[in-house]
Amino acid sequence: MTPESKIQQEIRQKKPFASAFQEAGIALLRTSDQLQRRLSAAVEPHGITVQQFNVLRILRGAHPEAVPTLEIATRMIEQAPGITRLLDRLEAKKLIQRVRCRKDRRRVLCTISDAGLALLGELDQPMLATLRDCFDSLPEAKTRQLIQLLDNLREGLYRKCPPLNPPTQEENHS
Amino acid sequence: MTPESKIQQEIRQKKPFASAFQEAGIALLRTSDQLQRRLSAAVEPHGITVQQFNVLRILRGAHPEAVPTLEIATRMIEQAPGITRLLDRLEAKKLIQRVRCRKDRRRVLCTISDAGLALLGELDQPMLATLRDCFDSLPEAKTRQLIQLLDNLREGLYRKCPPLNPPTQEENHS
DNA sequence: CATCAATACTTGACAGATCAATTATTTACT
DNA sequence: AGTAAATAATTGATCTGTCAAGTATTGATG
Repeated sequence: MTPESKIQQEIRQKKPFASAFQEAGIALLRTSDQLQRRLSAAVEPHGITVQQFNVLRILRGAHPEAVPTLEIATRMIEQAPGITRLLDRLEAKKLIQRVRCRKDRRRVLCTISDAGLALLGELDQPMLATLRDCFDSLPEAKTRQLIQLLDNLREGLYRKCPPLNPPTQEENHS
Repeated sequence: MTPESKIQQEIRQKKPFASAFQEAGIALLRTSDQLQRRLSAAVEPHGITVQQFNVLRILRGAHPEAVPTLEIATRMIEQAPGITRLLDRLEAKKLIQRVRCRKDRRRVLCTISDAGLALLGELDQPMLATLRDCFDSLPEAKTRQLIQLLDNLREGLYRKCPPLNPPTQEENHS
Protein backbone atom coordinates (compact mmCIF):
# COMPACT_ATOMS: atom_id res chain seq x y z
CA MET A 1 0.00 0.00 0.00
CA THR A 2 3.02 2.31 -0.16
CA PRO A 3 2.47 5.15 -2.63
CA GLU A 4 5.37 3.73 -4.69
CA SER A 5 5.48 6.84 -6.88
CA LYS A 6 3.96 10.29 -6.54
CA ILE A 7 3.22 10.95 -10.20
CA GLN A 8 1.89 7.45 -10.55
CA GLN A 9 -0.75 8.47 -8.02
CA GLU A 10 -1.24 11.85 -9.57
CA ILE A 11 -1.99 10.57 -13.04
CA ARG A 12 -3.63 7.41 -11.67
CA GLN A 13 -1.38 5.10 -13.56
CA LYS A 14 -1.85 1.47 -12.71
CA LYS A 15 1.45 -0.07 -13.69
CA PRO A 16 4.59 1.23 -11.98
CA PHE A 17 7.25 2.83 -14.18
CA ALA A 18 9.64 0.33 -15.72
CA SER A 19 12.60 2.69 -15.49
CA ALA A 20 13.53 5.74 -13.51
CA PHE A 21 13.98 7.91 -16.60
CA GLN A 22 10.36 7.39 -17.61
CA GLU A 23 9.15 8.57 -14.24
CA ALA A 24 11.60 11.47 -14.29
CA GLY A 25 10.44 12.58 -17.76
CA ILE A 26 6.81 12.61 -16.72
CA ALA A 27 7.62 14.33 -13.44
CA LEU A 28 9.59 16.99 -15.26
CA LEU A 29 6.85 17.74 -17.80
CA ARG A 30 4.17 17.79 -15.17
CA THR A 31 6.01 19.90 -12.65
CA SER A 32 6.97 22.42 -15.28
CA ASP A 33 3.39 22.61 -16.53
CA GLN A 34 2.16 23.35 -13.01
CA LEU A 35 4.79 26.01 -12.48
CA GLN A 36 3.99 27.56 -15.85
CA ARG A 37 0.32 27.82 -14.94
CA ARG A 38 1.04 29.57 -11.66
CA LEU A 39 3.29 32.04 -13.38
CA SER A 40 0.65 32.59 -16.07
CA ALA A 41 -1.92 33.30 -13.42
CA ALA A 42 0.36 36.01 -12.07
CA VAL A 43 0.91 37.85 -15.36
CA GLU A 44 -2.35 37.26 -17.24
CA PRO A 45 -4.39 39.73 -15.16
CA HIS A 46 -2.05 42.33 -16.63
CA GLY A 47 -2.86 41.28 -20.15
CA ILE A 48 0.36 39.52 -21.09
CA THR A 49 1.65 35.95 -21.26
CA VAL A 50 4.71 34.47 -19.59
CA GLN A 51 6.51 34.48 -22.94
CA GLN A 52 5.71 38.16 -23.44
CA PHE A 53 6.90 38.86 -19.93
CA ASN A 54 10.11 37.06 -20.76
CA VAL A 55 10.64 39.24 -23.84
CA LEU A 56 10.07 42.39 -21.82
CA ARG A 57 12.64 41.25 -19.25
CA ILE A 58 15.17 40.60 -21.98
CA LEU A 59 14.59 44.05 -23.40
CA ARG A 60 14.81 45.68 -20.01
CA GLY A 61 18.09 43.90 -19.40
CA ALA A 62 19.49 45.53 -22.52
CA HIS A 63 17.80 48.90 -22.04
CA PRO A 64 18.49 51.52 -23.30
CA GLU A 65 20.22 49.41 -25.94
CA ALA A 66 17.98 47.80 -28.53
CA VAL A 67 17.96 44.07 -29.31
CA PRO A 68 17.41 42.61 -32.78
CA THR A 69 14.51 40.19 -33.21
CA LEU A 70 16.41 36.94 -33.56
CA GLU A 71 18.72 37.85 -30.69
CA ILE A 72 15.64 37.95 -28.53
CA ALA A 73 14.66 34.52 -29.82
CA THR A 74 17.98 33.02 -28.74
CA ARG A 75 17.63 34.46 -25.26
CA MET A 76 14.18 33.10 -24.61
CA ILE A 77 13.68 30.55 -21.86
CA GLU A 78 11.36 28.52 -24.04
CA GLN A 79 11.97 28.40 -27.77
CA ALA A 80 9.73 30.76 -29.70
CA PRO A 81 9.64 30.15 -33.44
CA GLY A 82 6.82 32.68 -33.60
CA ILE A 83 8.97 35.48 -32.25
CA THR A 84 7.84 37.97 -34.91
CA ARG A 85 4.22 37.71 -34.00
CA LEU A 86 5.02 37.65 -30.32
CA LEU A 87 6.70 41.02 -30.85
CA ASP A 88 3.78 42.17 -33.01
CA ARG A 89 1.49 41.69 -30.04
CA LEU A 90 3.80 43.53 -27.67
CA GLU A 91 4.07 46.37 -30.15
CA ALA A 92 0.31 46.49 -30.56
CA LYS A 93 0.08 46.90 -26.80
CA LYS A 94 2.66 49.71 -27.01
CA LEU A 95 4.98 47.82 -24.67
CA ILE A 96 7.86 47.80 -27.16
CA GLN A 97 9.04 49.78 -30.16
CA ARG A 98 10.66 48.44 -33.31
CA VAL A 99 12.85 50.18 -35.85
CA ARG A 100 14.86 48.88 -38.75
CA CYS A 101 18.61 48.90 -38.11
CA ARG A 102 20.45 51.45 -40.25
CA LYS A 103 23.72 49.59 -40.47
CA ASP A 104 22.07 46.33 -41.41
CA ARG A 105 18.67 46.94 -42.85
CA ARG A 106 17.69 43.29 -42.54
CA ARG A 107 17.56 43.64 -38.80
CA VAL A 108 14.74 45.01 -36.72
CA LEU A 109 15.78 46.50 -33.42
CA CYS A 110 13.45 46.20 -30.49
CA THR A 111 13.33 48.42 -27.44
CA ILE A 112 11.12 48.32 -24.38
CA SER A 113 8.87 51.37 -24.08
CA ASP A 114 8.18 53.40 -20.98
CA ALA A 115 4.84 51.64 -20.73
CA GLY A 116 6.72 48.35 -20.92
CA LEU A 117 9.08 49.38 -18.16
CA ALA A 118 6.15 50.53 -16.07
CA LEU A 119 4.37 47.22 -16.55
CA LEU A 120 7.47 45.28 -15.55
CA GLY A 121 7.73 47.52 -12.52
CA GLU A 122 4.28 46.37 -11.48
CA LEU A 123 4.98 42.74 -12.23
CA ASP A 124 8.41 42.33 -10.68
CA GLN A 125 7.28 41.85 -7.12
CA PRO A 126 4.28 39.59 -7.81
CA MET A 127 6.32 37.38 -10.13
CA LEU A 128 9.16 37.05 -7.68
CA ALA A 129 6.71 36.32 -4.91
CA THR A 130 4.92 33.69 -6.97
CA LEU A 131 8.15 31.94 -7.80
CA ARG A 132 9.32 32.10 -4.20
CA ASP A 133 6.00 30.65 -3.10
CA CYS A 134 6.33 27.84 -5.59
CA PHE A 135 9.73 26.92 -4.24
CA ASP A 136 9.21 27.46 -0.55
CA SER A 137 8.69 23.77 0.08
CA LEU A 138 12.19 23.18 -1.28
CA PRO A 139 15.07 24.17 0.99
CA GLU A 140 17.82 26.13 -0.71
CA ALA A 141 20.28 23.24 -0.71
CA LYS A 142 17.78 21.07 -2.52
CA THR A 143 16.98 23.87 -4.92
CA ARG A 144 20.64 24.06 -5.84
CA GLN A 145 20.71 20.31 -6.28
CA LEU A 146 17.76 20.58 -8.61
CA ILE A 147 19.50 23.25 -10.65
CA GLN A 148 22.53 21.01 -11.00
CA LEU A 149 20.55 18.00 -12.06
CA LEU A 150 18.59 20.01 -14.63
CA ASP A 151 21.82 21.53 -15.98
CA ASN A 152 23.26 18.06 -16.22
CA LEU A 153 20.19 16.86 -18.06
CA ARG A 154 20.18 19.74 -20.53
CA GLU A 155 23.82 19.23 -21.26
CA GLY A 156 23.00 15.70 -22.33
CA LEU A 157 20.12 16.95 -24.47
CA TYR A 158 22.31 19.51 -26.21
CA ARG A 159 24.93 16.95 -27.10
CA LYS A 160 22.42 15.24 -29.37
CA CYS A 161 20.81 18.39 -30.68
CA PRO A 162 21.87 21.84 -29.51
CA PRO A 163 19.31 24.60 -28.90
CA LEU A 164 19.28 27.68 -31.06
CA ASN A 165 21.65 29.80 -29.00
CA PRO A 166 24.69 30.47 -31.14
CA PRO A 167 27.35 32.60 -29.47
CA THR A 168 26.35 36.23 -29.85
CA GLN A 169 28.09 38.21 -32.54
CA GLU A 170 29.13 41.84 -32.65
CA GLU A 171 27.19 44.65 -31.02
CA ASN A 172 24.46 46.55 -32.78
CA HIS A 173 23.84 50.26 -33.03
CA SER A 174 20.71 51.87 -34.36
CA MET B 1 35.34 34.06 -15.81
CA THR B 2 33.80 30.95 -14.24
CA PRO B 3 30.52 30.08 -15.96
CA GLU B 4 28.71 30.92 -12.69
CA SER B 5 25.46 29.49 -14.01
CA LYS B 6 24.57 27.34 -17.01
CA ILE B 7 21.22 28.87 -17.83
CA GLN B 8 22.66 32.29 -17.34
CA GLN B 9 24.96 31.46 -20.23
CA GLU B 10 22.23 29.79 -22.22
CA ILE B 11 19.88 32.73 -22.14
CA ARG B 12 22.77 35.23 -22.15
CA GLN B 13 21.64 36.92 -19.02
CA LYS B 14 24.03 39.54 -17.74
CA LYS B 15 23.17 39.77 -14.07
CA PRO B 16 23.52 36.60 -11.98
CA PHE B 17 20.37 35.28 -10.34
CA ALA B 18 19.61 36.90 -7.01
CA SER B 19 18.24 33.68 -5.50
CA ALA B 20 18.47 29.99 -6.21
CA PHE B 21 14.74 29.61 -6.73
CA GLN B 22 14.78 32.02 -9.64
CA GLU B 23 17.46 30.05 -11.37
CA ALA B 24 15.70 26.79 -10.59
CA GLY B 25 12.41 28.07 -12.00
CA ILE B 26 14.02 29.11 -15.26
CA ALA B 27 16.01 25.88 -15.46
CA LEU B 28 12.87 23.84 -14.92
CA LEU B 29 10.85 25.64 -17.60
CA ARG B 30 13.67 25.52 -20.09
CA THR B 31 14.63 21.90 -19.52
CA SER B 32 11.05 20.81 -19.78
CA ASP B 33 10.58 22.79 -22.99
CA GLN B 34 13.60 21.09 -24.54
CA LEU B 35 12.42 17.66 -23.48
CA GLN B 36 8.95 18.39 -24.80
CA ARG B 37 10.38 19.34 -28.20
CA ARG B 38 12.34 16.14 -28.48
CA LEU B 39 9.33 14.07 -27.61
CA SER B 40 7.24 16.05 -30.10
CA ALA B 41 9.77 15.35 -32.79
CA ALA B 42 9.34 11.65 -32.10
CA VAL B 43 5.54 11.56 -32.37
CA GLU B 44 4.80 14.29 -34.91
CA PRO B 45 5.96 12.30 -37.92
CA HIS B 46 3.08 9.98 -37.06
CA GLY B 47 0.60 12.80 -37.14
CA ILE B 48 -0.11 13.21 -33.44
CA THR B 49 1.02 15.48 -30.63
CA VAL B 50 2.52 14.53 -27.29
CA GLN B 51 -0.80 15.33 -25.62
CA GLN B 52 -2.65 13.07 -28.02
CA PHE B 53 -0.10 10.36 -27.42
CA ASN B 54 -0.70 10.78 -23.73
CA VAL B 55 -4.45 10.32 -24.19
CA LEU B 56 -3.91 7.19 -26.24
CA ARG B 57 -1.68 5.75 -23.52
CA ILE B 58 -4.30 6.46 -20.90
CA LEU B 59 -6.92 4.72 -23.00
CA ARG B 60 -4.68 1.77 -23.69
CA GLY B 61 -4.03 1.47 -19.96
CA ALA B 62 -7.76 1.09 -19.40
CA HIS B 63 -8.47 -1.00 -22.50
CA PRO B 64 -10.84 -2.73 -23.08
CA GLU B 65 -12.59 -0.59 -20.47
CA ALA B 66 -13.74 2.83 -21.62
CA VAL B 67 -12.81 6.05 -19.85
CA PRO B 68 -15.13 9.07 -19.52
CA THR B 69 -13.88 12.37 -20.92
CA LEU B 70 -13.16 14.20 -17.70
CA GLU B 71 -11.49 11.15 -16.20
CA ILE B 72 -9.01 11.38 -19.02
CA ALA B 73 -8.48 15.03 -18.24
CA THR B 74 -7.54 14.28 -14.63
CA ARG B 75 -5.03 11.67 -15.73
CA MET B 76 -3.19 13.92 -18.16
CA ILE B 77 0.43 14.77 -17.49
CA GLU B 78 -0.15 18.36 -18.50
CA GLN B 79 -3.51 19.95 -17.79
CA ALA B 80 -5.79 20.00 -20.80
CA PRO B 81 -8.81 22.26 -20.46
CA GLY B 82 -9.49 21.62 -24.13
CA ILE B 83 -9.89 17.90 -23.62
CA THR B 84 -13.08 17.71 -25.70
CA ARG B 85 -11.43 19.03 -28.82
CA LEU B 86 -8.34 17.00 -28.18
CA LEU B 87 -10.59 13.94 -28.27
CA ASP B 88 -12.41 15.33 -31.32
CA ARG B 89 -9.12 15.28 -33.19
CA LEU B 90 -8.29 11.77 -32.10
CA GLU B 91 -11.75 10.64 -33.11
CA ALA B 92 -11.42 12.36 -36.49
CA LYS B 93 -8.24 10.34 -37.00
CA LYS B 94 -10.16 7.19 -36.04
CA LEU B 95 -7.75 6.53 -33.18
CA ILE B 96 -10.50 6.49 -30.56
CA GLN B 97 -14.24 5.91 -30.37
CA ARG B 98 -16.76 7.73 -28.22
CA VAL B 99 -20.18 6.64 -27.02
CA ARG B 100 -22.56 8.16 -24.56
CA CYS B 101 -22.78 6.28 -21.29
CA ARG B 102 -26.13 4.57 -20.81
CA LYS B 103 -26.18 4.72 -17.03
CA ASP B 104 -25.29 8.38 -16.93
CA ARG B 105 -26.14 10.04 -20.18
CA ARG B 106 -24.05 13.10 -19.35
CA ARG B 107 -20.89 11.08 -19.71
CA VAL B 108 -19.07 10.23 -22.89
CA LEU B 109 -17.03 7.07 -22.78
CA CYS B 110 -13.85 6.91 -24.78
CA THR B 111 -12.11 3.82 -26.03
CA ILE B 112 -8.94 3.40 -28.02
CA SER B 113 -9.54 1.88 -31.47
CA ASP B 114 -7.55 -0.87 -33.13
CA ALA B 115 -5.89 1.80 -35.25
CA GLY B 116 -5.01 3.63 -32.04
CA LEU B 117 -3.51 0.50 -30.54
CA ALA B 118 -1.57 -0.11 -33.71
CA LEU B 119 -0.21 3.43 -33.71
CA LEU B 120 0.87 3.12 -30.11
CA GLY B 121 2.53 -0.16 -31.02
CA GLU B 122 4.62 1.72 -33.55
CA LEU B 123 5.40 4.56 -31.19
CA ASP B 124 6.24 2.66 -28.03
CA GLN B 125 9.80 1.84 -28.90
CA PRO B 126 10.78 5.21 -30.47
CA MET B 127 9.28 7.13 -27.56
CA LEU B 128 11.01 5.01 -24.98
CA ALA B 129 14.27 5.29 -26.89
CA THR B 130 13.94 9.08 -27.17
CA LEU B 131 13.32 9.42 -23.47
CA ARG B 132 16.20 7.10 -22.63
CA ASP B 133 18.44 9.11 -24.92
CA CYS B 134 17.40 12.32 -23.22
CA PHE B 135 18.31 10.93 -19.84
CA ASP B 136 21.42 9.01 -20.66
CA SER B 137 23.67 11.78 -19.39
CA LEU B 138 22.03 11.37 -16.00
CA PRO B 139 23.03 8.29 -14.00
CA GLU B 140 20.16 6.39 -12.45
CA ALA B 141 20.93 7.56 -8.92
CA LYS B 142 20.74 11.18 -10.04
CA THR B 143 17.58 10.49 -11.99
CA ARG B 144 15.98 9.19 -8.82
CA GLN B 145 17.19 12.25 -6.96
CA LEU B 146 15.59 14.43 -9.63
CA ILE B 147 12.29 12.59 -9.28
CA GLN B 148 12.37 13.18 -5.54
CA LEU B 149 13.11 16.85 -5.85
CA LEU B 150 10.37 17.35 -8.43
CA ASP B 151 7.90 15.44 -6.26
CA ASN B 152 8.89 17.61 -3.34
CA LEU B 153 8.38 20.73 -5.42
CA ARG B 154 4.98 19.66 -6.72
CA GLU B 155 3.83 18.84 -3.24
CA GLY B 156 4.55 22.42 -2.28
CA LEU B 157 2.71 23.70 -5.34
CA TYR B 158 -0.34 21.61 -4.55
CA ARG B 159 -0.56 22.90 -0.99
CA LYS B 160 -1.33 26.35 -2.34
CA CYS B 161 -3.53 25.23 -5.20
CA PRO B 162 -4.18 21.55 -5.92
CA PRO B 163 -4.34 20.25 -9.49
CA LEU B 164 -7.58 18.93 -10.90
CA ASN B 165 -7.12 15.33 -9.87
CA PRO B 166 -9.93 14.56 -7.44
CA PRO B 167 -9.93 11.00 -6.11
CA THR B 168 -11.58 8.78 -8.70
CA GLN B 169 -15.15 7.81 -8.03
CA GLU B 170 -16.97 4.57 -8.81
CA GLU B 171 -16.40 2.47 -11.87
CA ASN B 172 -18.24 3.00 -15.13
CA HIS B 173 -19.95 0.51 -17.41
CA SER B 174 -21.19 1.21 -20.90
C1' DC C 1 -42.48 15.13 -7.50
C1' DA C 2 -40.99 19.81 -8.60
C1' DT C 3 -37.23 22.58 -8.38
C1' DC C 4 -32.45 23.89 -7.58
C1' DA C 5 -27.80 22.78 -7.67
C1' DA C 6 -24.20 20.05 -9.36
C1' DT C 7 -22.01 17.36 -12.94
C1' DA C 8 -20.25 16.29 -17.57
C1' DC C 9 -19.44 17.80 -21.17
C1' DT C 10 -19.84 21.09 -25.68
C1' DT C 11 -19.40 25.19 -28.26
C1' DG C 12 -17.91 29.87 -29.87
C1' DA C 13 -14.63 33.22 -30.08
C1' DC C 14 -10.17 34.31 -30.11
C1' DA C 15 -5.15 34.15 -28.80
C1' DG C 16 -1.01 31.63 -29.52
C1' DA C 17 2.25 28.09 -31.77
C1' DT C 18 4.46 25.89 -35.84
C1' DC C 19 6.08 25.01 -40.34
C1' DA C 20 7.08 26.07 -44.89
C1' DA C 21 7.63 29.44 -48.09
C1' DT C 22 8.84 34.34 -49.31
C1' DT C 23 11.18 38.96 -49.21
C1' DA C 24 14.92 42.04 -48.35
C1' DT C 25 19.52 42.75 -47.51
C1' DT C 26 24.22 41.67 -46.90
C1' DT C 27 28.47 38.90 -47.47
C1' DA C 28 31.59 36.02 -50.05
C1' DC C 29 33.54 34.75 -54.38
C1' DT C 30 34.97 34.95 -58.94
C1' DA D 1 31.11 44.66 -60.51
C1' DG D 2 27.99 40.43 -60.69
C1' DT D 3 26.15 36.47 -58.97
C1' DA D 4 25.43 32.96 -55.38
C1' DA D 5 24.83 31.95 -50.71
C1' DA D 6 23.79 33.32 -46.19
C1' DT D 7 21.24 36.07 -42.89
C1' DA D 8 17.12 38.48 -40.74
C1' DA D 9 12.87 38.72 -40.57
C1' DT D 10 7.94 38.32 -42.34
C1' DT D 11 3.83 36.09 -43.97
C1' DG D 12 0.18 32.47 -44.89
C1' DA D 13 -1.93 28.34 -43.69
C1' DT D 14 -3.16 25.51 -40.29
C1' DC D 15 -3.45 23.65 -35.79
C1' DT D 16 -3.74 23.85 -30.83
C1' DG D 17 -4.92 26.11 -26.34
C1' DT D 18 -7.93 28.80 -23.33
C1' DC D 19 -11.73 30.99 -21.24
C1' DA D 20 -16.50 31.90 -20.68
C1' DA D 21 -20.96 30.66 -21.57
C1' DG D 22 -24.24 27.16 -22.88
C1' DT D 23 -26.77 22.48 -22.90
C1' DA D 24 -28.17 18.12 -21.14
C1' DT D 25 -28.65 15.14 -17.46
C1' DT D 26 -28.57 13.68 -12.79
C1' DG D 27 -28.81 14.12 -7.73
C1' DA D 28 -30.54 16.29 -3.66
C1' DT D 29 -34.15 18.80 -1.00
C1' DG D 30 -38.22 20.40 0.61
